[in-house]
Amino acid sequence: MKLEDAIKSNRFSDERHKASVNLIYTAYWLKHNFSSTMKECGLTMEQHNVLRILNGSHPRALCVKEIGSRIIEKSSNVPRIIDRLVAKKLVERVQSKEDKRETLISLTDKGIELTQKARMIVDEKTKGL
Amino acid sequence: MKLEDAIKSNRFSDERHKASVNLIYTAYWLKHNFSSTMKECGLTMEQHNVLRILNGSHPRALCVKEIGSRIIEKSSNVPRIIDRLVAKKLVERVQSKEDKRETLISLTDKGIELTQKARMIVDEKTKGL
DNA sequence: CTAAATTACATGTACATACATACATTTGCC
DNA sequence: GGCAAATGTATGTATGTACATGTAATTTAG
Repeated sequence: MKLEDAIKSNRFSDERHKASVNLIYTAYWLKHNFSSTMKECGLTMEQHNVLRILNGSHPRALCVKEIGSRIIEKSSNVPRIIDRLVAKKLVERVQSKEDKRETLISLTDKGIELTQKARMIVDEKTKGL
Repeated sequence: MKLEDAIKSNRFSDERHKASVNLIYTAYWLKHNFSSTMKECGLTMEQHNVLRILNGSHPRALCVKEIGSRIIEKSSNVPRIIDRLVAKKLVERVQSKEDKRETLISLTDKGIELTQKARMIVDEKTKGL
């Protein structure tokens, strides 16, 4: 009984492990593909995510917390991703007047333009799929 | 026709996008869970992967290339992960005699011990699943 | 048999993840 | 009103990803 249980347990464990590895590998493949597409715009996947989120709420600016809550990978360091978008002049930071702790982030014209370009490239790439 | 095609295409695109997001999120969840388990051993998921690979071939040492070929995320920087394992005295580097370009990596006693401990913790954690 | 190409690995840089901590502002409670 | 707790963001450190480049050893081509 113990042995059978152990074997069963091991088998189950191996099957689950295999499934997990498969899933992680597929996600890796998807992200890798998408990242290389985004590179044509000089963006990383995470930078593009933030731009998309901002574009979705445009013209309303979002605070860092709101952006963070809409991101898939919750442990991303949103201020730092925004740092890089600011450096590229794709977004702007403005301190909120209602709550001075908040920083409101909004797309610049350049940011809007690039987001549209990115969307077009994605559409183009995925046409055949 | 054009409009229908466009809508269809958009729909499909949205469905696929949704599926991708789901998959990436699930992989993120799996990795996050596993990583936090590994933290009990003071290991990251990737460090644990390398230890597991070495443990699988023990006592035969593996060169960096072999380890890299068995890792899921192919763009991992294997030498650097090994750096950290060497710093923790879990593995050892020895230059190969047959091919002096190769570095052979093998588990230390401490590395073997920790790998077993990690395996026990994983078994314990996944008992209920 | 030597020069060039290839290989195995290490290292450098930019960016992201993961988490801890610091700092200012706001809020809730007395 | 005043002070402690909570909140929103920024920053610091360690690690990993992605990719380019450097370097030594080996293989191959001429």
